[in-house]
Amino acid sequence: MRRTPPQSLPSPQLLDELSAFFRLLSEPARLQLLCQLKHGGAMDVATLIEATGFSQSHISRQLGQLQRAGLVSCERDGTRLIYAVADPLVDDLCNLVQRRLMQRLEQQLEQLKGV
Amino acid sequence: MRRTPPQSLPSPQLLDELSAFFRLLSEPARLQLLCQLKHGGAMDVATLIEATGFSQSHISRQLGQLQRAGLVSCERDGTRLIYAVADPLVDDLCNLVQRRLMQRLEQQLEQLKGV
DNA sequence: AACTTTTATGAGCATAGCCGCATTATGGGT
DNA sequence: ACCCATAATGCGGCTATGCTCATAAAAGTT
Repeated sequence: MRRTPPQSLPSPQLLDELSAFFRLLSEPARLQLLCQLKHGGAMDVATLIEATGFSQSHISRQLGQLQRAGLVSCERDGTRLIYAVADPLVDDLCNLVQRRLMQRLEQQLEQLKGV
Repeated sequence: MRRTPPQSLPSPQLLDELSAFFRLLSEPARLQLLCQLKHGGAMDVATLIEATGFSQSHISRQLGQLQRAGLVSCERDGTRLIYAVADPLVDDLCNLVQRRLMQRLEQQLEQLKGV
């Protein structure tokens, strides 16, 4: 059995940075944009508008936040900007959480069965 | 080099569940409570009040959210409730994100050096 | 049963952030 | 220089939620 090692408390700064990062992923719209880019590869804003149904300004803002955090990158193609996922971490985190959600539901199912 | 495999888009439900989970961690107060519990082991609300400086009602609410998500558990000891971390996933996620934040800062530092 | 201690909850205020509309900024073509 | 296409930004409404005060609920003691 693995003991949980004694752990130092994170500093307030780190706490804020961590929560700020998670807040980026706490918005369905942003997460959806990231998934679209992950799924379809690099694409411009017009394609994202069509894929998600969000307004141009909304998408532009969310992409701006993601870009400042280094989660997406963009390069120009004439007047268009082609965005792409810049960090695989988000995908990893989502997979971890998804698996955890599934495990939890399975446990609850077993609970109901095992009466 | 590992190619990113073609990935199906997550359903709206999954997207909402994922974002809801990340939203739990997007609040510094909740993250701080989780870290306190991780650091000091199981403890009651009075201890958490003293450790964090938050009001009793605030802590109670946040713990309620974390408990409904299965991230903390509690057991009674007389009138007191002893809370504890119930899932190691949060700690793993924080470590991943922290490492990523550090890597990013190092890269930015190299950028400035390498002019 | 009344009283104390501890935790949960209803009500309300304040703030943050999503989202769209309208406008501006940027780059390219004639 | 003017116009078009695309993306970014100022503004404002709206909702969600953090946070507190006051109160209720739960458990224990005498």
